[in-house]
Amino acid sequence: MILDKRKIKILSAIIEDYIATAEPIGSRTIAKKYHIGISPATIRNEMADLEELGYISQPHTSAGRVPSNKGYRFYVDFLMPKQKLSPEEQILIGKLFKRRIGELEELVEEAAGVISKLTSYTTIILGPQLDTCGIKYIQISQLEEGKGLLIIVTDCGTISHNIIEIPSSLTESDLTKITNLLNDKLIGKTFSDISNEMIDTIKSEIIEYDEVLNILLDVLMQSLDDTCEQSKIVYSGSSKMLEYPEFKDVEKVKNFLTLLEQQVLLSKALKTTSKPDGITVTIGTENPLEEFQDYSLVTASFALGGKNLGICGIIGPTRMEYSKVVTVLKKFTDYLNRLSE
Amino acid sequence: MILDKRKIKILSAIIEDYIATAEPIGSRTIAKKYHIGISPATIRNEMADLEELGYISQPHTSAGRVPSNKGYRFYVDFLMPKQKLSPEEQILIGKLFKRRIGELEELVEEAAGVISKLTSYTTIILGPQLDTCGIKYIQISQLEEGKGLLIIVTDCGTISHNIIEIPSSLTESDLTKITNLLNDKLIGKTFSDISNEMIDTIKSEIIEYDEVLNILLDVLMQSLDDTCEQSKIVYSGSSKMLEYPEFKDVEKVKNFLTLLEQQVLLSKALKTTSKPDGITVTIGTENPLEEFQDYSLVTASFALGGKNLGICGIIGPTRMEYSKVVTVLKKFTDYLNRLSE
DNA sequence: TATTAGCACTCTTAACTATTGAGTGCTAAA
DNA sequence: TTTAGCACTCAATAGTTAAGAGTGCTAATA
Repeated sequence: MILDKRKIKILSAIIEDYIATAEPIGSRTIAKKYHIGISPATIRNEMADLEELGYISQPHTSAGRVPSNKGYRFYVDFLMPKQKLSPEEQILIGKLFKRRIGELEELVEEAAGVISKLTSYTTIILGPQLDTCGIKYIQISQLEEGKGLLIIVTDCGTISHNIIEIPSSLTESDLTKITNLLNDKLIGKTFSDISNEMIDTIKSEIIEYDEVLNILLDVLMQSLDDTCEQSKIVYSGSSKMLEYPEFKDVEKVKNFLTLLEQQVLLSKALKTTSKPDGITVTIGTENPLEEFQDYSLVTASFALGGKNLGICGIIGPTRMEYSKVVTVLKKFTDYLNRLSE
Repeated sequence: MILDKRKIKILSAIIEDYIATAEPIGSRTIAKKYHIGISPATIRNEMADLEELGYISQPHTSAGRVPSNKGYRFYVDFLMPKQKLSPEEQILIGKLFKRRIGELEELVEEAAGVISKLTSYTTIILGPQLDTCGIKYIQISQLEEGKGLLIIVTDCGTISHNIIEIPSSLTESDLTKITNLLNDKLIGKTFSDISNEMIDTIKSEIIEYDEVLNILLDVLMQSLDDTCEQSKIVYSGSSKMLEYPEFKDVEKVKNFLTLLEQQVLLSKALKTTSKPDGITVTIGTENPLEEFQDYSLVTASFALGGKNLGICGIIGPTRMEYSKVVTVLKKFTDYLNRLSE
């Protein structure tokens, strides 16, 4: 059954009012506040229909109506009005990009702050999946006897440093040679490209060097593996959630904060709900991960020059200002995309 | 007036019971639970004295007594029993140090997790103040046209990387020369040692190079300044606080979380309350920073080979398990110190 | 036939009251 | 100096009531 115009108007009113006030909304209020030109009694009839169809529900008999997840979904898909950001808000986002293009990490951290500020929800940003990043620059330098520094810069803008053990018999020039060789062989490759065979090839090419190089290469491989696994999660505005009346209960707050502390889970949630480009909205029980079914999650994958740089997620109550959140995220990714032109 | 033995016994009982239960404790309970061999009536008299002296107070007329900040202070200074860590706990701390000595940052992050787990309070670790760190290694490499990578390794174990702009007229060998020159001049110096004059000296020594070098050096200086300011704050277990009954009120939780989000404030708190070596306990209003006066803060400065590596702080309600916290922190710094031998 | 006014009914919330019980301080006796 | 006894205070709990918001149904109306 398709909703007729009047039902849509009523549903829309219920959802927007509930998003704004967090209070169940009754027929009288709708009639008064949203001048649809029909009486509360008629609205009641329509609401009964909407409830039967699963778009809204009643917390208890004598309360007003509250949107269901299905209702929010309909709203997000069809009803949600486009919003405009205020000039100040635009500037705030713009500022993120108006500085020397440095490291991705800095941008991500600042971005999380700004987005959380603009939306008033908690923002989680998952850094790039390193295994899909190409290696742009690789270097080993000697720090001190037996200790070296391995630097890897990727085309995703990440820089990683690892301290590695270096057999002390190696000379500076050995290291330079290895560095050059690694650059030759590995630049342009992604982390996941780097297989054991590839390392074996490198090993065979430096057969002239002695056994210690093997050791070094093994250490390197290990280090690459380690690096690959750390895809950083940054979050900002964890206390934002407490502003909302649905979190007046400490138990709920605890659940939420505990959730935020589980990086693996967050990362999984962002990965499973996002899609490679564009913005997704996952409402309550739509989320396959049980832990998130009390929340809504809006994600945006952001990319630069086709490279996936990470995922930005905004988490809030299902009664979320979807319109606002989507607008902010869209603006943000737009800026990023424009950057790559 | 000095407290006599009996008063001390009673005060001790009140504090320990309150730390354990968070409930005001009455004369009857003390008599029953802590067998001091005197009747509740006598205890009441003593408690009236203790209250007059400011060591305890009553939430309301018909409630038991609760320790005051002065009471906690007395406890921490004179009464607190030494605790022993269980073998499991010892192992957990030990593990932190039983791996290849890598970067400080990793250690710090893991340490925060472990300490917060052992104490059940929120742990905040402030990384080393970079301006007091000596530069151990410095390097500029070309990443791509116009873009270079500045790496600085300090003797505190921190590694920082900054992307800097490099005048495109510079060749690889120019960079090598500069890197060598910088290493010559700057290694062993601390960040705060590096003055403008020093840079000028360097500049004069490379007068043979052209103007672009000046630009590069200026960029470098800027970058050094930037690096110097970021002393990282890591915290772990922010939801731990919610376990305590004093935080059953959402408003309190909000205050606490907001506090944790203010890095500058945290950093200030740790710096002002800690002392260069050893452990400090700052109870409630003893803290000069108003924002912290509802909490207690236990800090430990940790150092390696005389170098200050940072400050570890544990924040919790004034009703804190001081004994446990101090023991854990002591063990932790002990391990670090042993490491430097 | 669709809409609306009217009304009885439901259920939450807030306010008020009474009761309970923990704990105290004081007094007088041991 | 210590203790038993007792009146008193005050928070917390439970029970009761009243108010109010909102509904669904029925019957009247356009």
